[in-house]
Amino acid sequence: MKRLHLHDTLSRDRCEIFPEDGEKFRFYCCGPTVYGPAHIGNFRAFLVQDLFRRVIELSGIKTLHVRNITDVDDKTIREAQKSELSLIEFTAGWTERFHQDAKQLNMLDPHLEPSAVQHIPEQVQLIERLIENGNAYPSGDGSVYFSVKSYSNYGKLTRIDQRDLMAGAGETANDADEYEKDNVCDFVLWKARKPEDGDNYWDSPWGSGRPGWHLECSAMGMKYLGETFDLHAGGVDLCFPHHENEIAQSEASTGKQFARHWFHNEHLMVDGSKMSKSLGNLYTLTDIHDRGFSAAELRYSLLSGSYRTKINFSFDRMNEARINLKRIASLVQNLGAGLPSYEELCDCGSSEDMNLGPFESSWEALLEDLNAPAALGELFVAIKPLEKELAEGDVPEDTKKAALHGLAFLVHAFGWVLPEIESEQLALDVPDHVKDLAEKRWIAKKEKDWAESDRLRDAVISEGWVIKDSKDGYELEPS
RNA sequence: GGCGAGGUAGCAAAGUGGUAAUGCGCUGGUCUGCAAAACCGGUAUUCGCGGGUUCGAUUCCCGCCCUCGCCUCCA
Repeated sequence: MKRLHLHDTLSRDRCEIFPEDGEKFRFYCCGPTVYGPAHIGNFRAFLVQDLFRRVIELSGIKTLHVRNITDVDDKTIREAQKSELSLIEFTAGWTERFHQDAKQLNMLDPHLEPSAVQHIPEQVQLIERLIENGNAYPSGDGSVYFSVKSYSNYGKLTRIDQRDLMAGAGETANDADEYEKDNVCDFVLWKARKPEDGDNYWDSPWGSGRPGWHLECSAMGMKYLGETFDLHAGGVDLCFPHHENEIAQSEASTGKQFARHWFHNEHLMVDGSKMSKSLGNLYTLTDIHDRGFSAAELRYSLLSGSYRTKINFSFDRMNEARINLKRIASLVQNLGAGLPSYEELCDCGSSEDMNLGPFESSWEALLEDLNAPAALGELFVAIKPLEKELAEGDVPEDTKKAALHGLAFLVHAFGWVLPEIESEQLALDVPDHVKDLAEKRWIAKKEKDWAESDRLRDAVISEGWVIKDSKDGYELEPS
């Protein structure tokens, strides 16, 4: 059984992916900050992680997937207070929305979804440990900082030298609320309570306050996955400082390696630049629906580029996704029987004789650093002769079944939700006046009244329907 | 300034030291009264620019130009 190889941000090398404990592949993904609807760039990250998990599981490896909910930070507190809801109520609402979106996008649920506010004690303990080890210090105002100079490996993920860091930080490091730091690149572990935090504070040995942002992932990752686990994922922007700081906190406290591998996805661009509220190029799933596209089409589109390359979101790209999904769906339909389920495939993925037939090379492309464009290329190469045979008729059932089995691995790896290719059922939804026009047109055609026939066909088209003729009848489809 | 990604057909996008996958689009054909659908075929003598190494480079090396990201919250 071939295994997935993945580019590891830490080693900058392609690594074989397998569970260190031989049983479950344990990985942590930085989850959403729940202060509003996630945008499609956020979803690119979660979809790439979903693809990653599916490929591992389809190759027969069990996983333990943890993805956190960030429900306490500057933004959640600020927005909760604006909304006049408690922080808990406010973040619960957006967490729910996130779950709905994730479901529409056919994302597998993580096995555990811990939230920061539910893990204050764990975070406090971690700080205590860091202070004991001499890696953290309380400041005069009741905050606690991590001392970067106390940890000699600082910067190993992004290869940032402390000197460069300080030089680069020179212009921006004098924020009024950061004056308590010993060193400009030290970062906060515990933030002392401020008036603007309202009721959102917790007790600690250093006084009231709340945990710093980087801390939650360290505390929860180690709690649920162990002090060392297999992989940690997130968007490229998180490499620095978030992941760098996580590594520092975690490894300084345990003396052990934190995550064995780091997996980062590139950003989604819109109109050639990063999505942001200020540029007004930010789309949510609702916006996508409003433009007439489905979550399934978005999923196809966002996963059609390689995860380490920036991709530019466009509605042309969405159209392409729609067309390709239809093509795959109609192939599946023409192959007769339904697709085997994801669970069935995960079971057979562990067996040595996992055979994908013509789809083998497509699958292998995925195993090489999740090379989605190559996998799609190979997929269409495999599909074409099948389409031809099916168009010509007479394909043996065995061939169909084998093709369906192989294709299913790709469909489930990408998590595609295929559109229904309906004929009879759909006909029921055709408005009566359209049916009427189509029927009259069919009669005119039979009588070889081409002018009238064409006129009626145009009328049907202008109603938003397409007529597909066959030898002894016709079908209507929405255009 | 530091670190990093990338420049391949109209668009999107793989890839390799030996002469360019694939998808969309466009285009020709089969079918059709004509279309649509479906299927068949065509669509980069060339891979940002200039040098170098080599029998041979898009792929390796050097220089240059351009785009984008991170270095502050960020998927």
